Amino acid sequence: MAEDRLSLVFGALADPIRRAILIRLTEGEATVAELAAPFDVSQPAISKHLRVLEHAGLVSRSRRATARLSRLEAEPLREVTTWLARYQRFWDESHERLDELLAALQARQDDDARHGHG
Amino acid sequence: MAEDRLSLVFGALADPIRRAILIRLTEGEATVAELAAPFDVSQPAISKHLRVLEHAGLVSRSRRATARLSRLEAEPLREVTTWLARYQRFWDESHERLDELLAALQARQDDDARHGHG
DNA sequence: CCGTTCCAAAACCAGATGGTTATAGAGTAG
DNA sequence: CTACTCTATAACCATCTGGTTTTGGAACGG
Repeated sequence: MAEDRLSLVFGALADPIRRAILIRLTEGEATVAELAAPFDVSQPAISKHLRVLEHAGLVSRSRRATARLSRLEAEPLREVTTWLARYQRFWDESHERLDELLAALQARQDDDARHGHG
Repeated sequence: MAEDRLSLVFGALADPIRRAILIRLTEGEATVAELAAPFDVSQPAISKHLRVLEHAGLVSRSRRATARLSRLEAEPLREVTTWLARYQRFWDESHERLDELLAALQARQDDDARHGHG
């Protein structure tokens, strides 16, 4: 344990069921039973996933009668996006590299064409 | 196994050492020894981390003499950012909620002040 | 050819993770 | 109170993960 927040958030997002839960929660609060319905896993399994999401700060919880409502908390996702922003120039650069490559290939084809036909 | 790409990428990012390796690679290609230097772990541990990063598509590898060079591949990070973009409106909304809360508190304080002072 | 350098693979281990079933608890309805 | 509903907890299990040490292999330098 003693894990940093970023690791907790990335770890929470590394599971397809947990990501699907987050997507469902963008439509509004939901009970455990509602969140469990789409998946072929037991209720305790969903409860565990919710605990992971809550621990990462991605979900907050409240009660309504006997049910527990989960609510999306998107703030950690903003932090993650901020962390990712530093790499933006690198995928921009890889696009530039790709553009260069395509330009080079095009130039070579043009060159081949000239030598071949002329 | 049989894991989807997004899970692989998030999983790869869920480890502080791997994130630090990615940050180091933004400065340019590096050997395994160079990547291992800042950390108090063995060389095979770093090799394993690199395999995880490579498997997630975040790193590509080449040779130079006996050394293996790792290079940052940021494309998967763009995909992750795209996935995260859908939540942007939710952290925007939570800011709105916070603003509303602060406004409500302010209004109540003003109200209390009026009643309290006359 | 031979040693050295740099790294990967193998074998192993402790602890985390994701799942299960069975049980307990909190709240509501009657 | 009782019974019922919804969910959490407990106990257990298999597998994954991140680490280790040891061994093996590929490519240069002499």
